[in-house]
Amino acid sequence: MRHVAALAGVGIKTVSRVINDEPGVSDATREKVLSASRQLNYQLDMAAGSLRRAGRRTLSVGLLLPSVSNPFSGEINRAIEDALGARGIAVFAASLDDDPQREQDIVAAFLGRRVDGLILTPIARSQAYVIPEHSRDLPLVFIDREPVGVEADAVVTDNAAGSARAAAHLISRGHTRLAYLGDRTDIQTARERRRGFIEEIGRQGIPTSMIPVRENLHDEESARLAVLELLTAAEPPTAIFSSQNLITFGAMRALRELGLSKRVALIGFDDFTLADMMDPGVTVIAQHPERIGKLAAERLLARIDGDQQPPHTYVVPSELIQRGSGELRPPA
Amino acid sequence: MRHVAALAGVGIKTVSRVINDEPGVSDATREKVLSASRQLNYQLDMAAGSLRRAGRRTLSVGLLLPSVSNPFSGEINRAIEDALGARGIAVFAASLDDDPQREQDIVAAFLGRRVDGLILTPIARSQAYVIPEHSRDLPLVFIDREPVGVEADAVVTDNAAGSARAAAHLISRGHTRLAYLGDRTDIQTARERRRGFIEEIGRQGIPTSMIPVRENLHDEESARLAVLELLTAAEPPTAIFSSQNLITFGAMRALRELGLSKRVALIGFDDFTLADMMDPGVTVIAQHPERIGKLAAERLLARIDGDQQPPHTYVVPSELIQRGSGELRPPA
DNA sequence: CTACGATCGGACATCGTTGTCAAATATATC
DNA sequence: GATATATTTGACAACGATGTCCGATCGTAG
Repeated sequence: MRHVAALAGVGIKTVSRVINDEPGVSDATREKVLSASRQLNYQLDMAAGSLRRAGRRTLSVGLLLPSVSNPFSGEINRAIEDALGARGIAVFAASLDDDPQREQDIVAAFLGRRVDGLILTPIARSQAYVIPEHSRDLPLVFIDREPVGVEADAVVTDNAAGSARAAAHLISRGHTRLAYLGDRTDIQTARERRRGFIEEIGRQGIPTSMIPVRENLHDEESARLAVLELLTAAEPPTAIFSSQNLITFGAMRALRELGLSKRVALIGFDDFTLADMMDPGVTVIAQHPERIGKLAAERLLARIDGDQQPPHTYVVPSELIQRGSGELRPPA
Repeated sequence: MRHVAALAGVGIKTVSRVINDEPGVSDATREKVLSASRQLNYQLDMAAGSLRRAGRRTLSVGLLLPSVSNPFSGEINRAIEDALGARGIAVFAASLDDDPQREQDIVAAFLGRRVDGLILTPIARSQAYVIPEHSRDLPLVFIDREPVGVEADAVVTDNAAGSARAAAHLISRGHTRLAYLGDRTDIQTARERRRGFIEEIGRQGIPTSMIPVRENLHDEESARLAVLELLTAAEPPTAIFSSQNLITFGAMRALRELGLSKRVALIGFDDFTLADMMDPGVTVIAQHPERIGKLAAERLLARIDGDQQPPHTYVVPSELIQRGSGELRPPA
């Protein structure tokens, strides 16, 4: 900047004024400065600026996702980028990979870079470690799951209600022998999905003690094995609800191996590409990652802009998409 | 930092020494400082540090992808994050969305944040705009496509060779009436894929002038319509090569509509989830995004560490994965 | 007890920018 | 032409850290 000032023959503060579009600069001077700046290929150093600027805004935020390679996370990432990019805010994205320690490490790395806010998918048992920062007014929004140990905004899917809708849908097609396939029980959303599913079955007057619940499935293979076992036992279920994508895939494989794809009903939580190209198409409870991301970004911006409302959890409704597998009826 | 120094009763430089693990501090002093730092919940400000530090490293890099929500980009993103995260480097990820103007804008935003390097998927007609920075020693690695107008490292898939392999594979199964479905011709990789495919057909002694080439397909629907048209015309092709994921999906839909999924061979460029669950499974030329990302990150780190070799383009080989659709033979 | 090297600690300038404030210049008013 | 006022402009300190360099302290040998 001093070089630009020297070349233009003005003071550095004047350069600063031109670059930042502050008023009080004559057109002639402005032109001189801009020309010098172009000539030197000058680039403002935002970091140095935010050091001095009121509020110390760095125009960057940290985003912590299960994994940037996960399509669901990718959609969220994209929606957040779009909403924040419009304000000139850049996003540090990081993956936590089911590792609670990484969660804290990455948050520390973000804080060291003086981000203006954080959007986090919590996984550690407690997020109390951010209390000091949050009470120093660091904007904070959680997505997918609510935080534990700290009060902050959160944007989540209606996990229990969505799963209840799946149960009701299957029951309305005449099923009474339902099975539940769940993710690791230390994940809050997994517990919510089970609760919603089971409670709805109870509400509909079906004894829930008979419902097979297979949990702690975290990949395709374990889900496939669980379904093979369920379906080859006595009194096999006529309908299956799988609470997560990989589990749905495992279930689909097992059904295909047994030649039961068109006889055993299946509803998966989470939509996926080509679900409609399967045979039959796979009925799902679809989440809306783009809405979750957009809402989270909007809440974060509001907080950055000084919104002082008490923290609130925003629920984004899921949606039942019928494609065939969830509409199969039980054998007569 | 001054607060920590005050609380610990030492000078601020001593605090800096402790935080940065520099030698020349007694254990007693170190302990005092650490304790004060914990008490105040102190966090080093990296931006301020890099202002003064030799080399001005900010420990952050910019990553520009077609879209963070695209699974292929997601894999690359993840591999890069892993490789750079190990060195404490954070990643700004942004999507360019087929918009050449965005490419420049986002690069400018990255530069303003004084990133230590850039990994870019080029899309604009020329990347000459980064020449000033690059010649000032800004490390730069391109992925997926080679840059135009600037000499820098690049990491790409063997697009032509992979497509040639697809052609050879189909011909070895007895096909002579092949069709090519391509993306927008202003995309370098799309042109490469066409070239590889067509040239291999010529090498195998089949007249290439008869090969229907349908290009500038950029979404599922346009690809579906193109395939419907191809297959209902006189002398329809017996094998189709689609040069990109969405186009492959469109082709699959068209084949299914016409009931030809098991009669017309199909090979797609790019692997995708559940390809093996289709009926028949979809044979693909798979790219290796995780290898591309890892290699790009390694090259960037080498450049950051001062590697001065002349720029080089690294080619990551693709792989033919047989799943059935590409092994169908032409009707006798 | 002094001299000396090794160790430890702090004062100060500096990085690139912006906020403050006052000086310089231009313009308007009488 | 003199004064008042508005507009431009720049000098300087400060943001939070680190590099440089010098001074203080300590232990030990002579």
